[in-house]
Amino acid sequence: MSEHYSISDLATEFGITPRTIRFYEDHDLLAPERDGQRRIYSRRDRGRLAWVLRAKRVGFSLSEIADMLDLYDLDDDRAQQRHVTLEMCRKQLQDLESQRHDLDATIDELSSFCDLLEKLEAGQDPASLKPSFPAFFTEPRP
Amino acid sequence: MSEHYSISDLATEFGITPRTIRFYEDHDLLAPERDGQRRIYSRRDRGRLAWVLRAKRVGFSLSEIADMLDLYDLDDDRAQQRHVTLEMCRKQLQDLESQRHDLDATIDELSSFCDLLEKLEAGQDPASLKPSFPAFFTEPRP
DNA sequence: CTTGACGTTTACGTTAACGTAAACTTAGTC
DNA sequence: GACTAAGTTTACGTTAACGTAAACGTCAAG
Repeated sequence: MSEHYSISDLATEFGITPRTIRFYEDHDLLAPERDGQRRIYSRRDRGRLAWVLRAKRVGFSLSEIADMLDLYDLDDDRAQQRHVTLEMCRKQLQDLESQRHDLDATIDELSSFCDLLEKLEAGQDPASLKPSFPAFFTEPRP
Repeated sequence: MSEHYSISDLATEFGITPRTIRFYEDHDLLAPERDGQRRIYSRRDRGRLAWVLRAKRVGFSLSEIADMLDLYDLDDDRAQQRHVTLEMCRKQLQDLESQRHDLDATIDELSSFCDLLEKLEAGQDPASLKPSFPAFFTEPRP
């Protein structure tokens, strides 16, 4: 009943390359069994990989993921593991929301710059525009 | 009337390091005059630098910025330059909005994962939860 | 037998935007 | 003349997450 997977089984299933999976193993995110040289992945390994990929999707770095996985291996009733993971998720959530703020501000700035360019395109007088903005455009070349 | 600036003048004014300014020069974003070895920046150089930094703020890479600046140097009446720049800005704006979509999706996924962890924290039965989600948490260790 | 598919390890390459250190010159001041 | 501050060039280091290539092992099919 305990299914096994080859490295390319998992690679194709998750849409990644074998190189990536070995890279994760090098960084202690996975530790599959061996049949001689060949890596044999259990269902638990598969679950770990799925966890790693989802954590990556939500913006965690591999070292942060490693921390959470280490914690999982240490904590026998997994209460502390869940707790720490939850804290990390909350902090990450704050980071992401801060990123969204920055991104929105960037979009706003770029939008108004587009507006300005469109006005110039429409043949406005550059002198009538805010002086700070198109300084480079109005500055003469030597 | 044509003011001049030293490299540290501009560095302090814009809150960057001299190294950064030299780096930009290495990549043909700036081309200041020289007094022997020393770099002398004109007001046009200062305008270019301001332009570079603003373009960076709105998410352009240095090579994209270089393209726009090259265009500026080529286009004598600057009509084409503005036009191409406007196109690049619109495309960049699309990229940023697509990034925001991804970011929002990530935030959603992470939020619901937080919810799940909170339920576990509150002492729910793991078996009652969606099986796909906490697969790794419920999977036993060998 | 040999070809091909799959696996392995080792190790250097990639990208962006600089940081950092070494070793030197130039200008101004005490 | 010595010291200090600021400047210069050259060149290697940094970070993340792999890609890519070399050189080799293994096993089943034709």
